[in-house]
Amino acid sequence: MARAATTSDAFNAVAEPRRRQILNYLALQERSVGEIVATLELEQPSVSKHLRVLLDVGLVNVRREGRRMMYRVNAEAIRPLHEWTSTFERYWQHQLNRVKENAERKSSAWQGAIPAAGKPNSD
Amino acid sequence: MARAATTSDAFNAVAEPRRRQILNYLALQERSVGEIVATLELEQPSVSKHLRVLLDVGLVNVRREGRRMMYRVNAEAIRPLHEWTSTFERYWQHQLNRVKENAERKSSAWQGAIPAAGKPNSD
DNA sequence: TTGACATATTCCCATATAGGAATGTATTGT
DNA sequence: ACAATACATTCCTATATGGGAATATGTCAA
Repeated sequence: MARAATTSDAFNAVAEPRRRQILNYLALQERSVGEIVATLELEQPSVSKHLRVLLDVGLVNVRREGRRMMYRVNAEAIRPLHEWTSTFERYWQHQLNRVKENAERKSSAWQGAIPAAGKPNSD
Repeated sequence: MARAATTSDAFNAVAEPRRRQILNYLALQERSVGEIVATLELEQPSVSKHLRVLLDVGLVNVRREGRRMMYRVNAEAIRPLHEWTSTFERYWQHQLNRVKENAERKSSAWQGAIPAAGKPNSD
């Protein structure tokens, strides 16, 4: 089997950097294809194809306005990603706490000496 | 150009459902390859290959213990995903607030009647 | 109707899978 | 040294890209 289709879910759709760029840009406000092309400096067919993928997985919605197609982000479709990553949040907080505690123990040992000697090679 | 390598970044690496399964399983605690294979019911070579991808992008770390390889999740590598999705959090909260406000307007209209009739089909 | 403008789609192709099967490598027990 | 255990890697193949180029579709203005 090959890799899953980019349109199979939001995880696959946002794996492509340009599609994330487009979503970031659309987060600010609704935009036409032409605006996306001009701002992100991508080829028009490329933008249309990326938008098609985003539309297929529900990450954006469209609306016609005259000859222009106005795209907007559907934030709700990003939630599953946010929630999946959130399940790991407590772990990196633990790690950060450990790092922080180490740093504090050490800095109190040095009494603030050694100004800008770079990181001491910690354990 | 083809699709970016699965090892190009965490976004591409976690696009594969089995790799997310593995990360979920490892989130609980450090595990050997054999445990992953047994619990997730995947082929051993498949698990090794997925772990290789996760290792390449830094989503897991390894340690040898006798003949077994103990893998653990590196939550820190998931943070970029969490942070990227977080930039959209306010938007879905806006949407949820709108939905919630609608629901509240309606429930006050009912005056708490209709005890357990399930969700009324809201607009 | 015709032309210009705005987008979408199709065709072509090099590339990177993910799974299955087979095989290679490292470590331990005897 | 040797067999068994635990993983990793390689080979093969069908499939799905993403970009470039060309073309099709849809809408408005005169």
